[in-house]
Amino acid sequence: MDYEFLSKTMLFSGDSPDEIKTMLDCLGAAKKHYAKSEVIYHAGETVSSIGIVLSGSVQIENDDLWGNHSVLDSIPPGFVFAETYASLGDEPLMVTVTAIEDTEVLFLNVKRLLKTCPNSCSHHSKLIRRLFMVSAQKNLNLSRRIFHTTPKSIRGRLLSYLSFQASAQGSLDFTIPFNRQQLADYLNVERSALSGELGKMQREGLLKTEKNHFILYEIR
Amino acid sequence: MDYEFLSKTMLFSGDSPDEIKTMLDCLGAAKKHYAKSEVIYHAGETVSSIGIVLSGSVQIENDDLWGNHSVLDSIPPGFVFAETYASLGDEPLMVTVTAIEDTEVLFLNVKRLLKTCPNSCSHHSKLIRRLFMVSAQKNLNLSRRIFHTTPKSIRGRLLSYLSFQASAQGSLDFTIPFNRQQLADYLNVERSALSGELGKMQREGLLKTEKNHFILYEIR
DNA sequence: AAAAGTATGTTGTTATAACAACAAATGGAG
DNA sequence: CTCCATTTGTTGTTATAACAACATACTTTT
Repeated sequence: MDYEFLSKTMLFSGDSPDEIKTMLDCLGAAKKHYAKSEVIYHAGETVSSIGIVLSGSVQIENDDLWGNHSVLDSIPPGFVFAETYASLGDEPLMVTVTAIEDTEVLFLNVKRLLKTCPNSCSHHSKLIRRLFMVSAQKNLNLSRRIFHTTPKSIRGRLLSYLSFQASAQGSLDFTIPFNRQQLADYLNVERSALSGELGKMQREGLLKTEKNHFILYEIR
Repeated sequence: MDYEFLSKTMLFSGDSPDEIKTMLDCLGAAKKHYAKSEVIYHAGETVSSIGIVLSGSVQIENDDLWGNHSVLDSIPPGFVFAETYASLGDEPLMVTVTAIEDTEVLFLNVKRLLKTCPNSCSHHSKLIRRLFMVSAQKNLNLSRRIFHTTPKSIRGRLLSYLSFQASAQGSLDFTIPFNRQQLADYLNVERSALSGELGKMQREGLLKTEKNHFILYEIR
């Protein structure tokens, strides 16, 4: 088992192989392999295990009634998915989880962590605390996305997102973790319209951008 | 102190006055009163305490660069706010928290709950577990909102939201917790445009609505 | 019961983004 | 280096939602 790797993840950060082994046993850990494009969790089902991506990566997707396909999130190695649904237990998934390449996932049955377990091993509360921090962080990310998609115009969304990035990275000169298509998806607008607006803003001298690198000139 | 009331909240559900007293002491609980329209937390500041609304109620708001005012959430008595920011600790608030009427808030310093406290009282892990459930539930609510605002058309958003409500309430005949303005805000569209679309959908025989009561006739 | 306030629906106009289709640039792979 | 695939930018057209302004309920107050 990859104790080395796990000790560097959010959930087992800094723990010894022995500790991790104990916790994994306690959580009924099971490793599973998925081929590219294979579905890990289907929308509509209920789940009781969280997943940790060991290798490869995984996408959280939604296909709506009209066949539109949209990507809500992408989970790299070391990160956790489905923790909300697994913890609440009875909520059907609104999304589908798919391996976007050959992927190994470690499943942890989180149920017994959340029941008031009388003989709760000393690691229980540590794990819950970390799981909570993961949840809080995801919360913040969701709030931010709502925030940046609240303005009605593309320009408004761009300014909201870009000025946040500038502030978060402490400089008006920064790079973003998205290409144009991904940024458009994140801001919930059309890619070509986004390109157009960025071009216009450059002509107006508000900013300069090339690929995922931005320089802001004016913020009000 | 309102042990009676607190024992009915998510965070202290079913706990005895004695237990609650212990926990409140441990969390440095402090009650504070706010007048109508008074600001509780300002956007930009960092906070270390979560709030529980004891009476009255509180709104999570955002005022953007252009003076648009929008309400992101409304917290009734017994419910918790700012748990994400207080737990992460160093994140500046993106929102402002305001009392919308005369309101009493109980603040709990959540920091010591999250540090690996050596002599952690037996209640610690219970509290964290509940706080985690609160967080998971908020997560789900945020995800749902993103979900319902992802379709580009007003009709798409309405169908997404309404069919979810129908499914959640187990009937095509249901009521929603919003008036028109609030629904428009939630779906991030104009109120009058929303009204218009609802009218059109009724004429097309897709649904019937009066105030916050809906009957769906067709779902595909 | 009148008055004032709030919520909802209606219409026409205007702004804006989606869409489609293509051109140009970029980046790997052989 | 050339070829193919991907990404990005451009343009014109069309659909759609925002906006403004008003009419019609429906509530609440006095």
